[in-house]
Amino acid sequence: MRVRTRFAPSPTGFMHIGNLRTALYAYLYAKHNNGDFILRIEDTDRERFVEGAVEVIYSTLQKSGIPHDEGPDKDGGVGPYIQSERKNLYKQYAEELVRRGGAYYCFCDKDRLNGLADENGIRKYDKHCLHLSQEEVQAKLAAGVPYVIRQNIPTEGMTEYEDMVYGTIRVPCADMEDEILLKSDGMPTYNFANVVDDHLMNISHVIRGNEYLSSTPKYNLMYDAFGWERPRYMHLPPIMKDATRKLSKRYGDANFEDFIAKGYLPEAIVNYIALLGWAPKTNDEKMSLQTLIDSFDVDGISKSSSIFDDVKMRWLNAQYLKELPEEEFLRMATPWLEQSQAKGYDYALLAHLLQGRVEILSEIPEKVAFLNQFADFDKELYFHKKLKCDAALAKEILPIAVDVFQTTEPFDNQTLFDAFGAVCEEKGIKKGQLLYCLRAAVTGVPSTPGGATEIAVLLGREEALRRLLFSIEHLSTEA
RNA sequence: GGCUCCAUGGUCAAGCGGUUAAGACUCAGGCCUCUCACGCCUGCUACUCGGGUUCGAAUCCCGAUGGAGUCACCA
Repeated sequence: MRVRTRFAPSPTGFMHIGNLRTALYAYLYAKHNNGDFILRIEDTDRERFVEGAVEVIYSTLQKSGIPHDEGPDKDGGVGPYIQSERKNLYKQYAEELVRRGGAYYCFCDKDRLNGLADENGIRKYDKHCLHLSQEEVQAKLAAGVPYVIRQNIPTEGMTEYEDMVYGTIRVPCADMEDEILLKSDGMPTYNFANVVDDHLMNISHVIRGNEYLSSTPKYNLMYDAFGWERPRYMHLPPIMKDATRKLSKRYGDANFEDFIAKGYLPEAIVNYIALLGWAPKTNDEKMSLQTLIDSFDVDGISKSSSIFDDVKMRWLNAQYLKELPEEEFLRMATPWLEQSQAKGYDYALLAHLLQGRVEILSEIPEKVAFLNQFADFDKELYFHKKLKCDAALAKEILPIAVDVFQTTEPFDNQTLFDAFGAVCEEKGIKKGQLLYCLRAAVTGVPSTPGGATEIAVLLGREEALRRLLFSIEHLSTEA
C-alpha cells in the first residue's frame, strides 16, 4: 500500500511551531517511504476564517522546504483539498452511516441536552433519539424539525487500536459519547469530516498531535461501520513552553514567521524542531533535510512532551550561519546592517567580522551600534585582568598609537597589525596590552566584532584617529 | 471528577534485563587569542517515590505521586 500522509491545518493566519513539526514529521515519514504528502485545508469554521491565511501556509511549507505533493494548488485527483468546498459530500456519508446503523438522527434541543449535565457540568448524551421509531424519525424529518446526526457508539465493551508511537490504546466504549457528526446546519463536525476526507483521499497514515489519542477509537468505530479500512496512526507528543504549559499563541510567540523575522534560518528551525520529539540513531544534531528524510523512523519518536528551548535553537542557528559562504552571509546580513548604525560602513568587512559572532541575525544592530555612537566612557574599560591593563597604562602607551595611525600606509588590517607589532617590540611593550587599550579607546564598549586593528580599518584613518585623540584627552583630564 | 497517555541532569535526549547511565545545549574552569566571540580541552548536574519479579532492574509488573490530553452543533 502506498504511503500517503497529510497535513491538515486550519487557516488561522500563522504557522505555529508545533503545527509545523507535525507537518514536518508527516512529510518525513512519507518521503522516507517514497510516499505522498498531502495538504488539506480545514476551514469548516467560517467564523475563524482569516484573510490570507492559506497563503501563509503555502509560504511556510515552501520556505521550510517541505513541499506538498497534492493540495488545493496541486490536484492529485482526490480533491477538492479545501474542506469548505467539500461540504455537500458529508451529508450523504452521514446518511449512509445512519443506514448502516453506525449513526442516528437526533432531534434533542439545547434545553434537553443541558439538563443532562452532571454535578461537574459534564454531560453525556443518553441516546434518547436512538430509540425513536422509523416512523417517528420520518415524521419529524418531514415536519422540518431541526436535527443533527450522531454517531452510535456501543454501550459496553472495549475498543482498541495500535498507535505507532504509543502502542496499544484501549478505551471503554461506555466512556465515549455519541458525538455529533453532522451539525444542524448540515455542516460536518471536524471529527466526521476528517474521517471521510482521510478515507476519500486514501490517507494511509494519520499523523497528528496526541490530543486525538483518546478520541481515535471513535474514528475507528466509524471506519468499521462504513466498512472502510482503518488507517495507521502516529500521535505526536506536544511541544511545551515550560513543564505545564503547551506552546501556543497565547504563551510565547512561537510561530514560524516570527522566528524568520528575528533572523533565524528556515533550515535551522526545521532542523531544531525535527529534534524536538524525535532523535536519530546517531548522535548527529545538525542534519540536512535529506539526512532527516533518510534517517527518520517511528522508533525515534518520543512519547513524552518536550520543552521548546530557544537557547539551543539559537546555537543551532549559529552553526548554520557559520557554515554559510561569506557572500551568502553578507547578503543575509545586509538588511540588518541597513537598519543599524553601520550605514555607510564597509558591509563586506563587517559581515566577515560578524559571521562567527552572531547567533541570530537580529543581534547585528546591537553589535555594530558603536560605529555611530562614541562618547566619553568609564575608564574601567581599560582594565583587563589577564592582560594587566588599566587606565594608567593606557594613558602611558596610547600616544604611541597616534603615530602608527598617522603614518601607516596602506591603512589596512595586516599592515596596521604588523606596524603595531614592530612598535611594540621596539618599545618593549606587550602587543596585547597596546591593542587592548587601543580597541577600548577607539570603540568605548567592552565587546566589539573585531580587534583594534580591524575596528580601526572599519572606522577609517580619520575617524579612528579622532576617537583615539579624544580618549587620550579624557585620560589626562581625569588624572 | 471519569477516561487515555507520559515520567533519565536546568533543557533536548541515548538506553529495549548485566553500561564507568552516551551525546548535545546551558553553566563553570582552562587553552588559543589584538577585546568579545569562534575553536579545542576539562568539569558539575539525572534514572520521581514505594513495593514486587529476577542471580541481576533506568529497563518488566503493581501502586503512589507529579504532569499532559480529553470529556462542545471548535478545530
